[in-house]
Amino acid sequence: MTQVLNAAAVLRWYDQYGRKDLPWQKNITAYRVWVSEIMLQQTQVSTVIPYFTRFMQRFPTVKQLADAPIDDVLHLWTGLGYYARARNLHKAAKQVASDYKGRFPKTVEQLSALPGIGRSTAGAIAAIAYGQHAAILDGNVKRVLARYHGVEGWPGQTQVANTLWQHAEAATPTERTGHYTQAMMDLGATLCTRTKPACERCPVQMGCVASGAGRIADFPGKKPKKVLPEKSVQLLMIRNPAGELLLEQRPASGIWGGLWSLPELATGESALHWTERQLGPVEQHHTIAGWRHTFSHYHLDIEPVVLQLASTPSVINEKAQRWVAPAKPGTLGLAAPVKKLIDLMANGDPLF
DNA sequence: AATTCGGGGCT
DNA sequence: AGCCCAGAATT
Repeated sequence: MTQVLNAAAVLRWYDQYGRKDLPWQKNITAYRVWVSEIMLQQTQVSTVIPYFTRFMQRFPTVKQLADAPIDDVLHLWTGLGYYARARNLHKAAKQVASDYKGRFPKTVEQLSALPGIGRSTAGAIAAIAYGQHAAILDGNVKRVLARYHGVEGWPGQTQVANTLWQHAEAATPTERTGHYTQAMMDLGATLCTRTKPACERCPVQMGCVASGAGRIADFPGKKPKKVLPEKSVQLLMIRNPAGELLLEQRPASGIWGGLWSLPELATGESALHWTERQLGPVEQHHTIAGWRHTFSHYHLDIEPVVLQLASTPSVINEKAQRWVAPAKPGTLGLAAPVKKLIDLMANGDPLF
């Protein structure tokens, strides 16, 4: 480590140009910092803001979050993705309520022990909420440090990440650590951007290896690209005579974990035969135009099928299934494509 | 050490 | 269409 990034210069830049009015930067508490950091994992600021605002209105304190049904939490998470974050958030809130009397733990070690809080998020909470000397390494800091120090390689590789962590810890000041932490994230988000960074406005351009070498675009190293597998599925929109739609709760682990979804059927199987076998006679059915939904690790071709039952089945598994009115599905967590289909149906879309 | 978790914004 | 984002948990 030949040179250490100048934290004082970063702080001066932050004082003059940094954002200080984001929702979670006001009325700073460990709870608010925590919720914001979880929502901001792999998610951009502009996407998070409305979710954070709604979440804080519904769950102003960690205790109210701990006491809420998980479906309420997932409902407010609908569309945000990575739903394990919401389940871990709820689980951690219960632990804080029971193990710490509703007061957030103070050490990085205790924070890291809570579900959903890793090394970087624990550092962010400790630094921003408590002013402790703790480092973070999120996507922004990775990009700034990889460029500044000319760290080759993709940060997803353990060895590259370890090098970046060393730089992060070496650069973190003991004074104003919270401001420094927010400053580095802001620097990466607004100035040291992935494409077309504004190096001429950067407070640490002088020492930046990538800038000096004219190799900004080479850092951080890119993730090796893989061809995403393609999968396909039928989503069954099964209506009873009352116009209600059958939803099923997905298992807690795996894709869309814990969310309510439409019954699924493998492509190629007969939706009509399957539904009549499970639920009774179908009056009419038709397929509607589907689309491709892409996850981080595969493509999913969605084929919606609408089926109208002649009568409401006498029994369903009420723990894992329920009938909902499309116009008011209630406080449930729904995957984005499922919410889209339900909304279309509720709005009387001509496809139905 | 690599894979699994979403969805949207930007180019 | 491709890339990646205020990462952590699991395998």
